[in-house]
Amino acid sequence: MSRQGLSSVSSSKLADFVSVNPWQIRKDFSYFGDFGTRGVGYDIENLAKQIKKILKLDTTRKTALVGVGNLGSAIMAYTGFGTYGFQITAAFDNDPAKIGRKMNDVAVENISMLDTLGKRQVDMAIIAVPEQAAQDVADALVRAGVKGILNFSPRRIVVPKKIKVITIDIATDLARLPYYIP
Amino acid sequence: MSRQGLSSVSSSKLADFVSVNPWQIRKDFSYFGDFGTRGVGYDIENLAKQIKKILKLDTTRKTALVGVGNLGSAIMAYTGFGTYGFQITAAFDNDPAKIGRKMNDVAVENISMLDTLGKRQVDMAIIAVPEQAAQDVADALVRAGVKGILNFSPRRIVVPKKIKVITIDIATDLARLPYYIP
DNA sequence: TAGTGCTTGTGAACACAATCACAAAGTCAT
DNA sequence: ATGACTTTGTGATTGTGTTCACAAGCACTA
Repeated sequence: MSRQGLSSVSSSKLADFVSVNPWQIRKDFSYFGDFGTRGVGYDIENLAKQIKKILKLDTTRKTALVGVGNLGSAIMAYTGFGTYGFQITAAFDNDPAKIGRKMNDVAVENISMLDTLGKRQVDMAIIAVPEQAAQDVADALVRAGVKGILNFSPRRIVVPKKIKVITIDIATDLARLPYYIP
Repeated sequence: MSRQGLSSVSSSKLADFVSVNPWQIRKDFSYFGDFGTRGVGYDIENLAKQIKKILKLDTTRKTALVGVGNLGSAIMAYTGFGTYGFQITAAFDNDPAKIGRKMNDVAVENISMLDTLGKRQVDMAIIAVPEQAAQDVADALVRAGVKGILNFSPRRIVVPKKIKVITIDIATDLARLPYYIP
């Protein structure tokens, strides 16, 4: 909306957009403060800023990618991270053929260099390695001081409670579809 | 658990496994029937069967993959679909260089062949094409009679209400992490 | 067969979230 | 300045899901 040059938006417009009721939008916002102006609506620029602040998306964060296979390459090529202030500043693989290659201005490093992430202020990582390697990579990431992991392998990875892991398993997501199909 | 040779499991074991309370497990199951045996637990084989039935995962379903780039190739190579009875029986791309190539015993077809999916009893599809093409592909899939779509592009795709779409946007998922990081 | 130890299934109680209805506060035209 | 019109913010209400506590039921032993 901001890009479209709009400056303010009502709760009912937002509600339509995400398919909920207007009062749900207002109630939810009100738990965090008074973002809107009566009679006018919500200032789009400010609303986005406030929400980013609440979700802690108001600072840029350096992210590492582990595994530069098909999936990793797709992630590397993905352009949507900037919106949330993410920068992929490091990429790792264990395949000598890939190490040294540059993707999107990031040189692929040997996976043994994972330890250096802590010093490089990288606190998030994306795991895109084969299932068997996922746990080892996760362990290394934790040792390196990474605080959040996005795990694309279908393996349940075990980490200390302090570390947040979000797992995306394509099959599990796909498995949600049949329920809605007659 | 079944593969490990176990035959029955208690609600508290299941609860630990998914990090909830035992009574939550029992209550939830009880809404769908009496699956367990008092003093014993739940028969693993039967429980799995019942849950698959509830979630309509008890029949094999043919699925099409559209877009055989990096992401599509990663999906094609993924082995976890069998668990839920999914079979990727068709793959499409618009790149002549890829058409005809075989991946996992599936020949990549020209994207213009999407219309034929209806006759081939394919009722689910995975969209792994660049953002700009996502809506067009979705439209074609709907015309072909596909009932459920797993959308990997960050574009909100618009389809008739009857069609179920699940969108996986890597950036959105990654954006959930910072909230948990101090 | 009676007793002991588990584990399920569920009504009742409780906590939480969604919905409603409306006062408060702004805009705009006259 | 006033009145008509919008739109937010929120107490009150309603609805829904979670938690509890315990009776019911099964396995196993003696």
